[in-house]
Amino acid sequence: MSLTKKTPTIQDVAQFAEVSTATVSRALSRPERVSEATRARISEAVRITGYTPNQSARSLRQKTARTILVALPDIRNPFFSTILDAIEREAAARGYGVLVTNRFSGDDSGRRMRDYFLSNRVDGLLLFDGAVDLRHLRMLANDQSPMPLIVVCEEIPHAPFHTVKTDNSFAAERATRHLIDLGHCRIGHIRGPEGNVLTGERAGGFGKALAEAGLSCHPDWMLPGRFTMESGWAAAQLFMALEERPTAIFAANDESAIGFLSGLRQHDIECPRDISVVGFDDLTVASHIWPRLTTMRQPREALGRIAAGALIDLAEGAPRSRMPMYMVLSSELIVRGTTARLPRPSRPGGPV
Amino acid sequence: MSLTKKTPTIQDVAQFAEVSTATVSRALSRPERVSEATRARISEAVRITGYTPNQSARSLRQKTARTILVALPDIRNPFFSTILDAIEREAAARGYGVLVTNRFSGDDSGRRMRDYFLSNRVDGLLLFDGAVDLRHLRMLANDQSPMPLIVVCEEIPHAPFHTVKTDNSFAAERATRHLIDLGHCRIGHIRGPEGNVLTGERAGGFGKALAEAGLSCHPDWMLPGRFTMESGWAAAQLFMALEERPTAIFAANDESAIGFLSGLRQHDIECPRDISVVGFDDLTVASHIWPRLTTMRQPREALGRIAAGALIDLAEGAPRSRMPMYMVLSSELIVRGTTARLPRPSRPGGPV
DNA sequence: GAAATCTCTGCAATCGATTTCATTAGTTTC
DNA sequence: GAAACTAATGAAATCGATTGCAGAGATTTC
Repeated sequence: MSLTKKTPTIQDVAQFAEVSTATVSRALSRPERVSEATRARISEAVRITGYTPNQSARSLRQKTARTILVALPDIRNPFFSTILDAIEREAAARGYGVLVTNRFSGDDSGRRMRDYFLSNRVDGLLLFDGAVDLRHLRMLANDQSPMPLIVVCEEIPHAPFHTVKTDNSFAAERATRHLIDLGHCRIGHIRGPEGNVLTGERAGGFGKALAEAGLSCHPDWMLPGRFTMESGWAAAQLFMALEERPTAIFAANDESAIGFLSGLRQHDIECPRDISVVGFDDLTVASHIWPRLTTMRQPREALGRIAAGALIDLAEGAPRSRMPMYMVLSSELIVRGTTARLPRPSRPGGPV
Repeated sequence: MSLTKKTPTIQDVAQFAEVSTATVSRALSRPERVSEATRARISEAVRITGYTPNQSARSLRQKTARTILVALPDIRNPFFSTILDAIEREAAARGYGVLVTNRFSGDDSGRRMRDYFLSNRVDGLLLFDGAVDLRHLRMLANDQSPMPLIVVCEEIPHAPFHTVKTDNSFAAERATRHLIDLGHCRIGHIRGPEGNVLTGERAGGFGKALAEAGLSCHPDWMLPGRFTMESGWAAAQLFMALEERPTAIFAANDESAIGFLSGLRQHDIECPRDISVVGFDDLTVASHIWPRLTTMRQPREALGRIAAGALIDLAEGAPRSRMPMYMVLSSELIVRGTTARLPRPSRPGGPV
């Protein structure tokens, strides 16, 4: 036992088991190619020495990092946490590590991601950030070997990337129809940030549902938002200032819905008595505020699991078709306490 | 231009600039040791070839991964997201990547963390999970070179690790005193999960504040919790079943406070009219529910930034003292809408 | 003006694994 | 029983950077 106990290498194992390093390597990666006796000796040697393969050396030789990169626009958004959990779980199960990056203040995030690839630190990228500058990333892909990249919960126009997302437009339509079915005909919308693809999709579905019901939306009822609780609160202030107010609101996500509801309660507007609200996402907190938030649930666990699994398949050279994969998961309406049938004082015979 | 455009290596740069690889390496890491003319030629060559150093090769040679590992007990908890953001920011600024792992279903998380070290994938560990099996980790540290590990927002008894945390006990005391100052004398507590260090610290501070005010806490008023909204909701049901109810509650964290409040509203208990509630953490959502939650704010951004900075210092071999670092940040009482002066019908001359 | 010092650069070893190729021994085939 | 396989193993090259050492010039010192 020496004083300076170094971390054991494959050399140490080989020496201990009285075989060559080649045999040790094989015993560990393809055990069936090594005789049973040798394999047993090597297992023992590994146990005794406490050997763990050096990932840097392996990466260098094999040109794979066994790591994926997750690029988020804003880690702080709780929407991502469940997805991240699922990604980490799936990746770990397949022996991969998960590196995370947040959108950088400057617009050099594209360069950073490219460098992660070029420096052989990651094998694939899950991109949740539609606003990233793609020029740097494009150069990584060529027709021979497309870069393992999956865009998740986002869409990048005119760029042929693999995509895993939900049916935003359809889900928004469904959410809006729920309000219509409850008898509402003055329905407003809290939008997401301008320029965001999801904002467009959800506002589009909202508009479509209204149109199909023969309703229209007063321009003043399209309230600006930024997917944050803060912006939902601000929307409530705008709402209060309206001359004629809608009786229902479809918020582009749960956070703006929650902020909106708080903003209204401050002014003694009661939900669902005075207004119905539908959110989008089904954050954990959505079912733990009161009234509990009616919302479109996105299958976040599945999104993360499927995206991570597909990315690793890609990175490990799964047979790739010429077309980029485009996977759409469906959302589910969760009716809770923030939506109610519109009382119609003018007509008799309302709901019991 | 060949068909198979490989990623450029230091060899390519050296060839292009007509120098040796040694000179290229030096030009990039210690520019002052290379003549200006050569440096310029090399910069140009790097630009033209689009060279990025291969991190695997560098890691192998330098035995350094330029990556830190963040081990969380539950990524989904929004408490961590802001901290994670700060960590990522600090790490990125210093050229480090951030790997995240969640607690594993089995109890092999200790082994996984050890393997991350042993396989040379990470240079340091930020440990947020007090429940990890430390046997595997201990063997990494020896007196010559203590493992770069910082326990954050947690404490591991009888283990001499560097620690960055907040003044939980004192903060709990402060929160409780706030309730006492408002005239409450029947005060209950929603506890964290049993066996958790933070649970003990916060319950301890709570008890201390009561004792100092000459108050005592009915055992039935110590409601069990698990730091989740779900458990806060459950606590509300227990609360409703009490024969004699407290007029104020100090919840061990915001999530249980939020769940508790929702649970009460379901039963038409109004806050702060009927009960005052103080939380702990100041999650983003705490100020966006209504009434806005009074809470002890933990400096999460600072926690993350400081812990990450200190860890990287450690990993880069900062002069280490014999004693483990023990850094305690202070929390701040944020008074919002869920706490109010207790009306005292019996005594005249209350607050205006 | 010789010795000492400094600046710049290249050669070659090194990090620790994987993998190609060659070799030996044992087994099957006809 | 010779030819043709098959299985098990080792020697050595390889991945792409960093770095100790040495040497060539240039500059300073006395």
